[in-house]
Amino acid sequence: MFSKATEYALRAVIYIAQKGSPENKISIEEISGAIGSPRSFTAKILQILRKDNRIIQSVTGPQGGFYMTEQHRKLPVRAILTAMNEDHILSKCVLGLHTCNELKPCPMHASYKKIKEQLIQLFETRTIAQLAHEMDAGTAFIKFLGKKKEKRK
Amino acid sequence: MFSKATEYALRAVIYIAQKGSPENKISIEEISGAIGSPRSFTAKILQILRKDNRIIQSVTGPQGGFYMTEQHRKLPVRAILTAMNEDHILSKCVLGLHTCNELKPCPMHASYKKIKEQLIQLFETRTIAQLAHEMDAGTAFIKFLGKKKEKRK
DNA sequence: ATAAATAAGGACAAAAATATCCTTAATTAC
DNA sequence: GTAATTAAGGATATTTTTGTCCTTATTTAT
Repeated sequence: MFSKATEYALRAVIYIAQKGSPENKISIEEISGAIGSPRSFTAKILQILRKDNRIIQSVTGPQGGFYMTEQHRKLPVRAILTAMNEDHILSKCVLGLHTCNELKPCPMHASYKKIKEQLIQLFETRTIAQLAHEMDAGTAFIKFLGKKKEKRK
Repeated sequence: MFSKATEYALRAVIYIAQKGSPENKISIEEISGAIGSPRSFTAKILQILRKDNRIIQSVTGPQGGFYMTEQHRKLPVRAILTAMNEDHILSKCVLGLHTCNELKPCPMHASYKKIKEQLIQLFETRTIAQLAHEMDAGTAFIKFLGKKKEKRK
């Protein structure tokens, strides 16, 4: 559904929301380790999410890292898609037709429409905080327990 | 949601289902023109769909081209995804976690699950024939009316 | 002030997806 | 059987996505 970059973004933000705060900032190292994403690529993605402090914040230096404010935690998950420039995936035509709309629907339009509406609803109403809380409660998980790269540079 | 290749595949198959028959085979030229896809890339995709006569059939030579049998028209739309090797998109974790399942759900799992079920249901129950019939009935459209490439070789 | 830790950012590399071109094979019309 | 038409298939090119590496800037601790 989404690109790898966006998948990593979603996982990273949820992780930061759960573990990070101004008093406890999280390093790229920890984040990429926890969510199972390539370290340097993740760094790039976090830069995008930090741009204009849209989703996350960061500081350099010792004890530096990434964190979120309460306000940012209240953002809908959709805000992450928007920051990653993949918000359109929720509403685009499933056959990729630019011309598809209510007046000139593609053959899948009517039936797929209901699903799109639910997708948008889901990403719009669920907040980053809610997802983080599920992890706190132990009812949801994001960690890769599996195989790690042997050596990382 | 799907790759461009799969979007083209869906459109091409629906078009062939509507217009093609053993008596009236459709050329790549016509297909790519009608669905607004790059000619040679579309040719590759049609080769994949024709492999083992899974979705479509073809013959070379004058009056040759692509067509479908009634049996193939009865296939669920999902068969196209399977042929294009993108069937997994319907059921994968929205965060891209291989470990995500009922026992170790990701934070989006429970709510996204319902949408996945509907997606699978949609692609499994709707047949290629049904989509073609909507186009016949004039209640659905696939054509690009828009700008075409100036010169095509 | 200096050293250490950390993200920022640029340049580059690798892989995958998308797209084009050319030659070959099959079929049909004549 | 020859020429014309069409898909098959291989090789290559281009673009996008994914990923790595190195240097710089910022902050903190000493």
